[in-house]
Amino acid sequence: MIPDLHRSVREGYHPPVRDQQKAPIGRPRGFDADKALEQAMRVFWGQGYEGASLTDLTDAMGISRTSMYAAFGNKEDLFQQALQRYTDGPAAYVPRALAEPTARQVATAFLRGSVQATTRPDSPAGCLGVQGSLAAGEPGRSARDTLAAWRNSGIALLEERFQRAVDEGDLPAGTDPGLLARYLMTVANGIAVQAAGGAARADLHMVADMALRQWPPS
Amino acid sequence: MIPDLHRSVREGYHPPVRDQQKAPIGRPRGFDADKALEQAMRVFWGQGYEGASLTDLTDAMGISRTSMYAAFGNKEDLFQQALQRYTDGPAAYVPRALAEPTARQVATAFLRGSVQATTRPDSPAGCLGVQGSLAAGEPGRSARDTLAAWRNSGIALLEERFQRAVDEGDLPAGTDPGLLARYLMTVANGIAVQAAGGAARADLHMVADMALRQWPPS
DNA sequence: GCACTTCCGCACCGATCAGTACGGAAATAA
DNA sequence: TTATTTCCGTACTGATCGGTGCGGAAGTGC
Repeated sequence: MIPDLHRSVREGYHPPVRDQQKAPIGRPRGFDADKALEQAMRVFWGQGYEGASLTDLTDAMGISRTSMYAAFGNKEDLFQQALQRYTDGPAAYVPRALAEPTARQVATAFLRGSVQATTRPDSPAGCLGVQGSLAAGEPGRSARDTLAAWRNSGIALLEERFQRAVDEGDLPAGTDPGLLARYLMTVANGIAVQAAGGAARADLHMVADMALRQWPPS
Repeated sequence: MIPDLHRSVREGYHPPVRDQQKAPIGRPRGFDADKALEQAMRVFWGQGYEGASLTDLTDAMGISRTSMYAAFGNKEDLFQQALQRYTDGPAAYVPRALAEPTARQVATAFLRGSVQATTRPDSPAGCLGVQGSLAAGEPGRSARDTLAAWRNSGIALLEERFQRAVDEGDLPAGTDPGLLARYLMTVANGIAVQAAGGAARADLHMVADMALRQWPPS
């Protein structure tokens, strides 16, 4: 099954409840799992699921293979957790955009956020949700399907938001919220591909502005 | 060096000159290199450069590893040739779109063509030029860079075409042909991502129409 | 027929893949 | 201290990676 990675967007973020006693038993973990996961996320982001070897990952995480398996499961589990971290971190512009007051502002914040997130000079270019695994051989199918579901989940969030805008009269009656949502996600995905190819942030901002120019009137 | 894969678009297509004598010397090749390359292209298209193993490729091509190396060089060379075939085949809608009489028709044909090409039921979903290699580990860097250059070359072709449209008065003076070109390629790339994730052809056509709705007036 | 050239299936190469067995070290609770 | 529990570095597994050496078979021009 594919976990619901955008759950936190709908229900609010609740960090996992730690055990009451600070030291459970035995030797405590010798590394910061959060920092390690952050590094793993960046490797998957820059090299994709299939292009990231366990050696690449554990080297970046600063831990041994054994520690990685003990802490995160296996490569596939690690990828899922890295994607969750990506959702709550670099992709947090999505829930922020959804919280904007009008549909037009939602769309603008969504596309501007996607340009910013895919062209940060201190992070890999592009979007983990796109380039993490778009086409893959047999061993990468699961990651590919997870990302497709992740993108569809983003479309669903946008659609719900635009449906609300229609209901509130913020968007003209008869507007198709699903089409608006898919349109925005398509442009954002294209921006991610362009960013992965090295397109400049300023150029992509102009593209995003152009994509918003025909937004339905408020 | 990255070969100029869109050369044939500018100079017209000239098939390579075969030797005059039909049978050069020795035993002739026992398979159809064109058919084999077609199959290799489809494997790269569906699984990406890194996701396509030599075994996957040669199985689909119906030849042995040795024959593949003798006929095409190595995996990287095979990928380049597969991309060239993709350019001349499934991506031939690009030069066809460029030949349309007006800029608006060029844009329409380009996006419609990209939807058709990425959602053909008898071919892998998506675009080889996008999902062939977006993010990759060290061994796939060359393929990734080749595809980025391929996409940029497409943008350049569109830009030249729109510059001509501006010069001819088909587009308003002051229009930025580079921005129009990058905008269209961005939308097409997004369509490719959506198609790779299983989006329906009809939905993507609506997205393409929406992206064209704010095209500058003729 | 001959001599020659090329094709291509089989078996193999070292390197790397994801994943694991093991055991000493370290930190806890008693 | 002692017993217990967990951590994690080393070394290894079988499988697969891209790429090759070899040699018999098959087709060519003469």
